Amino acid sequence: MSYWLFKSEPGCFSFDDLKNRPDSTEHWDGVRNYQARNFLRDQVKPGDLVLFYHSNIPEPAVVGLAEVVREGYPDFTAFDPHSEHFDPKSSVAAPIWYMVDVRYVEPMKKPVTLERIKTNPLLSEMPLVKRSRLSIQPVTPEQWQMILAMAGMET
DNA sequence: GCCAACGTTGGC
DNA sequence: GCCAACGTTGGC
Repeated sequence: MSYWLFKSEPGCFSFDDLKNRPDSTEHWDGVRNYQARNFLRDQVKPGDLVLFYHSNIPEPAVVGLAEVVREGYPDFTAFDPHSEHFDPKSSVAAPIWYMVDVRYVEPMKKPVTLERIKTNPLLSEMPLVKRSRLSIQPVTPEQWQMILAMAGMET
């Protein structure tokens, strides 16, 4: 079982949006970066746990927990000319982009802001801190425990 | 809204 | 295959 951090702009898709989906489950589609794609296609598995991170807002933060419920499969929004994520180079026969399905678990008792993450020496190796724009990131068990502790959620 | 980081594209 | 131009992300 692995840990991940998934980024989303809340104006586009928020943690509450996930909660309000049927079965609180949603496709994590629209990822168009090869490194993130590789994680989704090859490493993200059902049962894995996810830190849901809100980006591109005044106070970016980890706001909740989600669980992976379906492993990587072709992102069908890439096949749809009407989708804003349409990619003519991807096809059903040779898909380029992948998505997983995730389910709402619970909100953080206390959101863990980027500011707090950046000032914690034990989290300095997180891709988030190294200013990577990667939207799907691995999280180590140690980092996971620290983030949950900072959220007031002892494991 | 600005801009640095960085990934992608395309001419050569 | 190099690298400049360009586009996107995302913190501030």
